[in-house]
Amino acid sequence: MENRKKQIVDLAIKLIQQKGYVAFSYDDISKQLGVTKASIHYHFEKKEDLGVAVTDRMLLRLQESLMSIKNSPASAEEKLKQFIQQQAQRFECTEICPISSLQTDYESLPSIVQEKIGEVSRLELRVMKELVAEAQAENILNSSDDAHQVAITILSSVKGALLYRRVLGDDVLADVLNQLNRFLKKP
Amino acid sequence: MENRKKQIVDLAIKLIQQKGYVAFSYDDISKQLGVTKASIHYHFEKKEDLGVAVTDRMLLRLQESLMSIKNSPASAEEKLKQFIQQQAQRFECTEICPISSLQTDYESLPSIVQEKIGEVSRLELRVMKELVAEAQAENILNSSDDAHQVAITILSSVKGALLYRRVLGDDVLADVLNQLNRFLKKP
DNA sequence: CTTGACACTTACCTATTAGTAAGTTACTAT
DNA sequence: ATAGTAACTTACTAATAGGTAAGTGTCAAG
Repeated sequence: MENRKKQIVDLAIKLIQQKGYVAFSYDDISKQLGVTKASIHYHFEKKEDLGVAVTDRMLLRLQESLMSIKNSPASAEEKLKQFIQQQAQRFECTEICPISSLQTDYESLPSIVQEKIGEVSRLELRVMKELVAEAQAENILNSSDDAHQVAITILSSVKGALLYRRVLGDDVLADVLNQLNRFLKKP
Repeated sequence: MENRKKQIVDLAIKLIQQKGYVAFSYDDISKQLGVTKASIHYHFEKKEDLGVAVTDRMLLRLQESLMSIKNSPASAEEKLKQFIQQQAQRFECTEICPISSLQTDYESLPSIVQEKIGEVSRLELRVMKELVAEAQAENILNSSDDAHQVAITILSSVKGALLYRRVLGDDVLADVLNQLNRFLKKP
């Protein structure tokens, strides 16, 4: 059952979004799946192995949404909006971005997972940068801005907004997305 | 020795910035201070108590920097810059904002600490909002923007930048601060 | 000189954590 | 029928976590 492995990884990602890498345990996973802890260890011998599987899955997800957006016939503006929404709006109010969660726990991560989350972050930034550059080419965004700087600012503000939302409530994300739009629209 | 209590709280904040609330332990603190674990428990019986002391200290720090900025003779623009730099630039590259760290660990926090970190976040936002409003009044920032939305966007992007900096390196923060400046300057 | 408080240490307890070894069940290919 | 493999369970270990009780040294006030 290759399905079980996917089940475990998906649940691990959800738990990481809720509690972080350090705080989630094999016990959490086994109880929610209705099996024993040892059975999780059968699929992922060490927590580190599960960590690598988690980051690999995050890489895959990113590549998938990159593909689906590249093949989309929408305008550059729509693509950008779509990607941001895809990253942010699929999470519940108590959840944050799994990338942010692993960045926060960075110092406690096994070094292999540290490297992997670096990869994920760089890919995410590269995708965002491409979308920004495309929007600039279509004259939707100001071309005098540096695409790299705009990209990392968009990512930072959305991820930060998810953190504040957890504590200050649901409007935070809407407010930040709204203001970001205003910033980007200005000539 | 009331000094020892302050020592413990300050170290706890540093550890929270590095590893988060869940991952830091009484053992970490006692070893770094060269005393036993039980001695830390003497000053703060439960981890929850230390957590409350930590958030209280964060509130105090915020209020202090609020005072020092309010009494500053600088322009609204300078004040805003000063406050942002004060929040971000005093941290080392491996550290993130302690508020962000506690927001990330929110679900694992004792409920009293949850409430406290809500207080801290709201105060932080209020301060930022005041600074933005002041800058708008002095026509440094666009008055057609909503002060609240601008404030939460600034905070979110700076906090998010600190997360990415940890993984992507030192430029990230500079890039985001730079781009934020460009966004805010536009007419 | 003694009392009492403060700031500890020693020595423990319990719960939880990641992780392992050995056995069990069920399905599958020969 | 049997051998083998995949997916488990039972039962354990060692380390670490938060937390506690009882005792120790030091110092200052009476």
